[in-house]
Amino acid sequence: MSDAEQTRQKILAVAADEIHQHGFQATSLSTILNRCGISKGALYYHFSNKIELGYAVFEESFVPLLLDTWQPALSQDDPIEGLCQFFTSMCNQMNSSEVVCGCPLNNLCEEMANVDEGFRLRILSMQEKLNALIVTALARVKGDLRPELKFTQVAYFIVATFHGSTSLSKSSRNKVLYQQVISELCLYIRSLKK
Amino acid sequence: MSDAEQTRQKILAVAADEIHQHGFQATSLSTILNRCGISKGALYYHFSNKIELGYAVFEESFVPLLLDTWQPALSQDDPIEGLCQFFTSMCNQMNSSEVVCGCPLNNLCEEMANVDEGFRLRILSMQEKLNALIVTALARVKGDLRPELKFTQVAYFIVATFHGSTSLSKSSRNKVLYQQVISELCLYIRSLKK
DNA sequence: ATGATAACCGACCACTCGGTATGTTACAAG
DNA sequence: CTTGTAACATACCGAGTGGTCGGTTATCAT
Repeated sequence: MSDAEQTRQKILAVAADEIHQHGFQATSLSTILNRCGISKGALYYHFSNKIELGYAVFEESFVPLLLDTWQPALSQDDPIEGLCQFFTSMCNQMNSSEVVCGCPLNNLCEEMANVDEGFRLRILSMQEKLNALIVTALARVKGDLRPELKFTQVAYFIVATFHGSTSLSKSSRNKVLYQQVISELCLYIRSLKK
Repeated sequence: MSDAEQTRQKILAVAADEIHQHGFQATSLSTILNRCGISKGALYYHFSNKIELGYAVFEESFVPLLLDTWQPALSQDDPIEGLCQFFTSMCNQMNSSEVVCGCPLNNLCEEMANVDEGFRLRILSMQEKLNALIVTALARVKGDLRPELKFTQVAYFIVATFHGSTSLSKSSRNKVLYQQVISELCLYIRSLKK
């Protein structure tokens, strides 16, 4: 990897972390510059402005991260159990600082969907992609599931509840509430089976 | 109502609207001043700083609004049907601009819970209050419900899913996704009955 | 050796923000 | 008639923001 590409990647990594922690609008370019140890010229050489940097972070950091996170759970032989274990283990692994940060996709959706059209479309696309992943996984074990289920609806329901649970834990600063919602979510997911 | 109190109420109303639309941090005092047709001196006569204004908006506008919104649904003879009708009718009533604004409680939680302790505690208190309302309603018809249910857990689950659904619709800019999640949520809620 | 270019530096700009300090006006009490 | 105070208005401040621009350095093809 060239020096320039290394710089670009470092900017992306630091920016992703800052955006995840403080949101896009509250993220200051000067903070990114300080953490990277570079100058403003360097940043504006690689990205034309703040929002283009934001788009790059979303596409090159958040999207792959989200896919890599959900994919394994959904690829298991039994995606129903895969999802339950995924949610439960995520809950167990989390420390308190991660609890408070939430899911980057949900965070950006709450903050930027009404503010910037470019963000909105990227977020929507990612939500649809995630939904399609879940629907595919459910369809794969269709025979084991209750026949009246609407997969798309169920998939959005699961994601909505998951994101809602992360929101809840932000105010309590611990994972107790998160744990309860996830526990109930697993009951619901398992009830999808015949 | 005195002139001074009228001024205060107008500031609160406009601030509540701005915060609901753009979030607390992105809300500019000068915008509030312009919309109210008052000067900065007037605002700082009634509120000591921006965050105290935010607290006042939360306590005097959002909390009563939320309670007035949820209370009727939960006070019905059958709170299960009350909740389902509440969610469904809210979905039908919403126009596209309301879809995009979401629930003030959830918005502030996502934005401010990690940022300011005063907001965090007020939000947490409201969430617990709302949860208690739902738990009480469920306990009232305990005999009709499945015996193994954990009411607190179920209540947090319902609120989490509701808030997650509002987040989803922010990116799609219509209520299709919201409708689907609510539809599935009603299926879940009705399944709580024996 | 030289010119070009990629990669970066850092001073500077216009602007907005929340907040403050001083000034003004209307009214009410003494 | 004076004085005091509630209820504002207005000018101003410092800090921080995203963004620009002229300059610098290292590398590399010719």
